[in-house]
Amino acid sequence: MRCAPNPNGPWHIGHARMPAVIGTYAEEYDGEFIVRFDDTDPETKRPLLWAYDEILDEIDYLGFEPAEVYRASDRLETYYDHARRLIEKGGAYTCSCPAGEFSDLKNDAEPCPHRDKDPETTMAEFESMVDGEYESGEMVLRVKTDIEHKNPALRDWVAFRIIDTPHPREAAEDDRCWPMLDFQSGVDDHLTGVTHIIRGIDLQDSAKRQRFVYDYFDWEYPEVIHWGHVQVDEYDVKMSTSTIGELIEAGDLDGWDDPRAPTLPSVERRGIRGEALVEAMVGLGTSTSNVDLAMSTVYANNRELIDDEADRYFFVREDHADFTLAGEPPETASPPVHPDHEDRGTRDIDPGNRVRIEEPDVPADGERVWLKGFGCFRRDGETFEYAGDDIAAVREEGVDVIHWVPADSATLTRMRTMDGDVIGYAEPGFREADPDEVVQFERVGFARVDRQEADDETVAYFAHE
RNA sequence: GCUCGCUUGGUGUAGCCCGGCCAAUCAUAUUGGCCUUUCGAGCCAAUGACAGGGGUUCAAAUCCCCUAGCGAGCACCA
Repeated sequence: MRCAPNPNGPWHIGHARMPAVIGTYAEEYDGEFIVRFDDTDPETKRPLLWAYDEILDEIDYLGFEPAEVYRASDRLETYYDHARRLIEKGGAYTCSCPAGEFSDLKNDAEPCPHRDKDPETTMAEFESMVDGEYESGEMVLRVKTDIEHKNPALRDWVAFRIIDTPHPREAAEDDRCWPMLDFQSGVDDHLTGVTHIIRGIDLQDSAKRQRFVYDYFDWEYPEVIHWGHVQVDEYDVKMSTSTIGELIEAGDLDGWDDPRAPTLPSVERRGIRGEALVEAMVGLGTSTSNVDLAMSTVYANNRELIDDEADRYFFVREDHADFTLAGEPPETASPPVHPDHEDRGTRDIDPGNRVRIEEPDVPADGERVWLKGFGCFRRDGETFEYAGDDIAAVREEGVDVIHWVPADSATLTRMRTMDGDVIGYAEPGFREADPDEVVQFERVGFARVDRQEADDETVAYFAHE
């Protein structure tokens, strides 16, 4: 099976579906995962040089290793050869009709005057196309199908056209005669041994078109299924490479991996495992109707993958209140690193003499609250009076357990989320957390440590609750 | 307009090809309970769907027809 991306930008979440499904199926049925860059339009779908490797990185992030990687722009000679063979069989003709005129004829099921050209003339004109002797739009090579076919989309479609804009890849920058997707992809699928094709409903007619070529060559067409579009909920930004690119250009997004962008680099940066995405994508199946991917499904998958290893930390978000400690609380608090793994020990926090908690957690005056891993406190105005360490207060008397940080030694932390940045304070030990580590801020959610800034700020990317 | 296709709970999915075992599977979600020094994890329970209408049949989510809604193609884009 193959994944045939156009390398015109990094991938959005929807792009993960193809590698996820064919990768999973290839593993399951001992098949092969091929990547083929269908980069045959240097103009309107202009490839970006850096996107080739970017896409391969994203496939790697998803957990797959392609058996082969092809670039259509390396294979022009192959396409030309097949075009020549097709011409010899009388299956194609060069046509110099202006596009609009041909379209009118086609819609009336009328052949154009070039259709009955002899193969020799076509061959000569095609060689001129390859040699760059025509300008863009002057000449195309059409596959001779059935000009009266009831579906106008299938009538004598274009196989090769001239594009004056040089291809961005150096290896192909001198080429001007480019195959259309249906020709290139059809030839490649057969030549590279693809047995099963999955593609979008927008390419519903491709198989029907390509079958004409397959019939000329007496090839057997692969199994093909079409699936609908995927939409992803929870994002404000439209899942489209060009839209995201424009927002980045306009400065509304920081880059392709901005947490607000529905892209693969973004979810990766948030600490979401490729595997979580793959499972969710495979779960969508391959139906022809459009589907909505609920991010909650991805999050549920991810939570299962990371919960066990994510160390716990306290993180107090921006609306906060400070309380001076009174009474005689313990000198250090020792909440566990992970509640389900005692062997990982505790993190020892020196509370100092003031603690900071989130505004919604502030108890009414005179009421108690349990600072997790520390002890029970009764609020008296602006102070917290130590009220012992008898857990019965929580278990039997309904005192709330909340997270907190020492007000004086907490470390400034910026948490980047899908809804914008959240500034807050993490417990001091978070300053030592290693970039790329996935942690859980207790009662807040999971996040990936992104970097430790020199100005004492730690940056984390929020994953999900 | 012409051509092709789709429609199972909030979301996704199984079942549809080969009608009965489907008062419809599983996951996610939501809600409630238990447990827990997290609103995480775990456990339990509840909620909730065959687009509508005809027909065939002893029997239809499954077959046929119609209607509605949605989508795609009709490019010298992929």
